[in-house]
Amino acid sequence: MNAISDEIKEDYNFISDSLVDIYDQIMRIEESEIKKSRFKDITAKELHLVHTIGLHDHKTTSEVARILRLSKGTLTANLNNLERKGYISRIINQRDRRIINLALTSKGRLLYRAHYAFHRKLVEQCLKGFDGSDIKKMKQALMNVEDFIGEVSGR
Amino acid sequence: MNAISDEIKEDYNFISDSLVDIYDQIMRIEESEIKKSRFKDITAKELHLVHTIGLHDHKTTSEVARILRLSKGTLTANLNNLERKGYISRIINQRDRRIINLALTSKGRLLYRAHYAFHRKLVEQCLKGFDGSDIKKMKQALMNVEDFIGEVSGR
DNA sequence: CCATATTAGTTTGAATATCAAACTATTCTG
DNA sequence: CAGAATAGTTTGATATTCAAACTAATATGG
Repeated sequence: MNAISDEIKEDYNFISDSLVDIYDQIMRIEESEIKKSRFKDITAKELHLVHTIGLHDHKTTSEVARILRLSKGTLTANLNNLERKGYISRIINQRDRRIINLALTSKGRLLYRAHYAFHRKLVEQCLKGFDGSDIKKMKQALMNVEDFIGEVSGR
Repeated sequence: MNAISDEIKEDYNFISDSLVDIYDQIMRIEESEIKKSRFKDITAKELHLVHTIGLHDHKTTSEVARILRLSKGTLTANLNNLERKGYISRIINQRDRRIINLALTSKGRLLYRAHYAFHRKLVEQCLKGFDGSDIKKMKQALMNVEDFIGEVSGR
């Protein structure tokens, strides 16, 4: 156990401990930022759902439920709220009228873009002063995590 | 708008999009991994609480509630469950008998260590092939995020 | 000292979120 | 075309959360 490996070990612990709490804090900040804007009636969970529908435009209810790992019943309840508040719309698929495709309304798209901009600001702050090769490393780290997730969850 | 800044922009978008979903997946995996072990009666939220109590040994109920941003009532309910399942114990502070200090039981410590090991495995996988200076960069990125969180939430 | 204020944690009651299973409407299939 | 399969909703039960009322213990200051 030499000095270098001890230092790396310590770095690993620092990174591990940091990661645990950061996400919770980000969720909380996202919600509180959004509540300062014109979108005061949106919770962090609803924001997450709006983000997912914006990212995966016109997907079906079942597909979105699978992506978010929510039961269909739970998603129906959430969609009712977001539809009532004017952020999403249900579009009956005319080829197969059992299917409902989900889309953002223009209000929903405004929220989506505001949220996306916040995320971008966070990433920019995070990578402040990093050069191209540093950024490549960050991408690599994220891809490694995705691989790990894929392996553990059996793909 | 030259080629390099376009590429960086794309990298930023990649990183931003990746981050959104990774945490949810990690939470889910943590819960499913823990359910494969001897700790089948633990949810992701309870795991988070055990982690916090393990990290901040013998803190008071109010302090833990503040750390996790839970109301005291909610924390009481969660503590009841974890105490019943044998993961934590409430220790009445003899200097001030209003105060309850929270600690892990030996079963709780086993769970804490298993969970911590999983996190370490994740970080190791994430930083696979990285050298000392790369790891420093990762630490810097995390500290930048923490700064950003601090600024936005007004410290 | 003691009456009052303060503090730590619990209980309570209401609101919300979630799930699985039953159900409805529609489409597919043999 | 009858029955199976599929997409989404409804329903009933359970769990989570919060704020406010409450209990017990300690601090304060007259």
